[in-house]
Amino acid sequence: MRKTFLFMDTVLNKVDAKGRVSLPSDYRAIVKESASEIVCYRSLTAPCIEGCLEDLLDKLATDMEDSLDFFSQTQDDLTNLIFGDAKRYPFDSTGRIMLSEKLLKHAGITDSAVFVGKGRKFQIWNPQNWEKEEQRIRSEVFKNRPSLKGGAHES
Amino acid sequence: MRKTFLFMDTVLNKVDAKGRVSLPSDYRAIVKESASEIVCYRSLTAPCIEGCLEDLLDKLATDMEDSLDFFSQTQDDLTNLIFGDAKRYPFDSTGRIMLSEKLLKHAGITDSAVFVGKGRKFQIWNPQNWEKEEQRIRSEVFKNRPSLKGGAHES
DNA sequence: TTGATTCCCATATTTTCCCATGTTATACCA
DNA sequence: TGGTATAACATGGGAAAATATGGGAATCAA
Repeated sequence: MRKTFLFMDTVLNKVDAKGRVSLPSDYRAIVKESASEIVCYRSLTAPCIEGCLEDLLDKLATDMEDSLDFFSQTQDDLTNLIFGDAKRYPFDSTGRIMLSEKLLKHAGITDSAVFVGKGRKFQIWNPQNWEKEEQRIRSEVFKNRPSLKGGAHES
Repeated sequence: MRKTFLFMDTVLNKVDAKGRVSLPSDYRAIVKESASEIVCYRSLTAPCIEGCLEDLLDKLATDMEDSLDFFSQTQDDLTNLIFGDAKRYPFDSTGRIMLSEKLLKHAGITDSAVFVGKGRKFQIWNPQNWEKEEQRIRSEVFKNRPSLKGGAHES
């Protein structure tokens, strides 16, 4: 088993007429360690698609069992939203996945898509929207510099 | 297993037409202990490239998962910024990495680059820029002597 | 049958790998 | 100590492999 499973980098790929996109090869290399498919769902907080290994959702399920009441309304809502929306997307021999209409619409993706690494997961954006979002984040982060231990991001 | 993993020294290397640079052999020796690739990203605070072992970012990912909520906006922003920018750079049999256009542009590097050790990380600078930066740092540190416990660094 | 999905092949481009060469550093020997 | 042999390293260029992407045939479902 691999030590690290970090989705990284930002990659722009085309979406063809059939709705197919190449999963960046770095991502594929990670996924292949344990599966031949990724799980995608509409982001709850942004106009983009979110993707991860099934393991992560499994961890989320466990965390929720531990932290929330079994009959909690919040847990009900969240699990409905995420697990109701999530779906496995296998990739073919050339490494492409076929995103559903629902996902593409939510992210406003038509003929090209940007994959953005997020560590244990990644996001898929409409290129223009991602450009704006990145600027927003950069200005946000510089305004209220959040402090983090480890500091790998700081110079 | 090796006792120390510190990136040290300052090394000037050429960047060829393909964007390839030799990783200083001392650095390679450190990396080879656990991997055959380094992770690089644009420094958030200076016009240079930063590099480290993937372990460091993995630790950061774990720290964030532990300290911040799964649905936290801050966590979202930070992971996008950090992991969206970072990327693995494997080195070939002769010890070279191929820096992306994005990184070279951010650091203003064209035909040569300076590797500067930073302990667990290192930086890659445009030679002229580094010269200025080093002077700035030296005068800065001399002006307001920072205090550090331990004192092993003082003479 | 229509539309969609999967599988397969073709191809351009990018990236990786490998070999060759000059240069520097280190080891060795007289 | 000086000089030479040897090894390690940096660097250049070309060949080989991997990747992204387009299109078509086969398969499946409504």
